Amino acid sequence: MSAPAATAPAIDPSFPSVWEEIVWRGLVHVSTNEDELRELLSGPPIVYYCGFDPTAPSLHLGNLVQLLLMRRLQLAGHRPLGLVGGSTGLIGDPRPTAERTLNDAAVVAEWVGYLQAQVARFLSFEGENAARLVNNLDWTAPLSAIEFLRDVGKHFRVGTMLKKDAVSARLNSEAGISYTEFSYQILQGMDFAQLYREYGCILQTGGSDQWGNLTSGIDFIHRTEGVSAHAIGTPLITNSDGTKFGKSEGNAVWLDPTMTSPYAFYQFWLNTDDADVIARLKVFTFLSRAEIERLERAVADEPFRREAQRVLAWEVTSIVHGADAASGAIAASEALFGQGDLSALPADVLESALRELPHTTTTPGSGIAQLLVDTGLTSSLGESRRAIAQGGVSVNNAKVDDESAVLDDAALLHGMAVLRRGKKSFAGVFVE
RNA sequence: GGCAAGUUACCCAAGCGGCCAAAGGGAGCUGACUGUAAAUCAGCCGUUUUCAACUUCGGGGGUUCGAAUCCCUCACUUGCCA
Repeated sequence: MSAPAATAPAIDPSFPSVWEEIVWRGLVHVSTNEDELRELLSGPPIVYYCGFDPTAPSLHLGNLVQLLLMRRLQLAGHRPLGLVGGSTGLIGDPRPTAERTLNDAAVVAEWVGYLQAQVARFLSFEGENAARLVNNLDWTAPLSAIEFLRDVGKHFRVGTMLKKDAVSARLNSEAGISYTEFSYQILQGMDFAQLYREYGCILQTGGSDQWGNLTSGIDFIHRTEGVSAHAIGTPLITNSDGTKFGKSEGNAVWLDPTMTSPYAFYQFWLNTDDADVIARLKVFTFLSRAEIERLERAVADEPFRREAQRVLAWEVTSIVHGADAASGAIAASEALFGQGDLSALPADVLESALRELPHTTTTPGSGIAQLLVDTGLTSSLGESRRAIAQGGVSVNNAKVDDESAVLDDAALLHGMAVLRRGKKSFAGVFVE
């Protein structure tokens, strides 16, 4: 099977406006007045923004929802401001469960650079509605504590602030909340107001868990500028079986290819549950309504073909990592999961497939148990032994049944070995 | 600042001097069944040189033949009072 043609990002012309499209895609969970938003989005270009805090060296799948929403609005003619929170990242958005650990300022600054590069990949910086990257550290760093309290703090009522979901959840939990995190919503409110003053920004998008922070900016703008700004909160993406979306083998799925390989990324999407795949296509691809409805019928009629999953995996992987990387991921997947035996694969095909996987280089006669640890398939020798004892490990598709087995030359294919744990976890071993 | 309660493995949570590497649930892993799906059933789930040893129950110190369990101290969290 060859890679399908990549779909160029576009809005679906069958909708009256981009508002109807994003509603159909299930991207609007909460928002300010719907009629006003519809009118705003179908009118002349407006300026909108979405913020990303540097709490890690890379964005993840939750952020991808926002990035694609930004892109959809830009394709509809509006002008995006991509904000990376150089200052808010130093404070930390309150999570409902527990206080965050503060990150070192130098580390946050480094992450800001990584995130800006990632955000930039999803937006166009050309034309009438060219995107712009902004950093809230630019306007918060020069602010003195006195200015902050007099000019900003005076507009925020503690009663209102206490009612925000994240804050009240924390107040009602045994974790409590620090003054630092309590103040977060003020910073985000300031951002929106600042972007309104500087760029005329009147719409902010974000996850629905950010709703309190979004409205905080709307209130602030209303009090200081007398203008009604808008916000759209996207739904939290959940799996129908109740597990957390965006986790693969317990780890977050990152957009950075060095943190989550394109192969692992592709596999993540390919493994989407039937019950979720259509909703994912709507949110994470630019496919038209007609095409998605066709795939919906395909899932109903021929679920075993998993066409919707294949299309989804291809589309999202190409959007995030490019068509070449996506093709590579497909090739590797087909080599590893294909029907034919591995020994039939040409050396170069096998090698490029293994390069997509976690891999290690070793010398002849290494213990299988140790190789499992080296490639990350297991986290300890004990776990390796257990996996082997349970019949879950194979080398080049030959089951390993001895816990102390070593990698012998006879088992190698062109000096390489495909280490497999369970049904879906693979790693490459190169023997020199 | 005072008083009280609490801090247990990825998460929640039992344990309250030896029977504790630590109940139970969730998550995770493997096997069977499958469609690289879901559901279900079974097993695993601190480390290691695995009939045994070693390191863990917020940090440090102490009592004891023996501590997650008792005492002291420090840190943090929560509640009430100021």
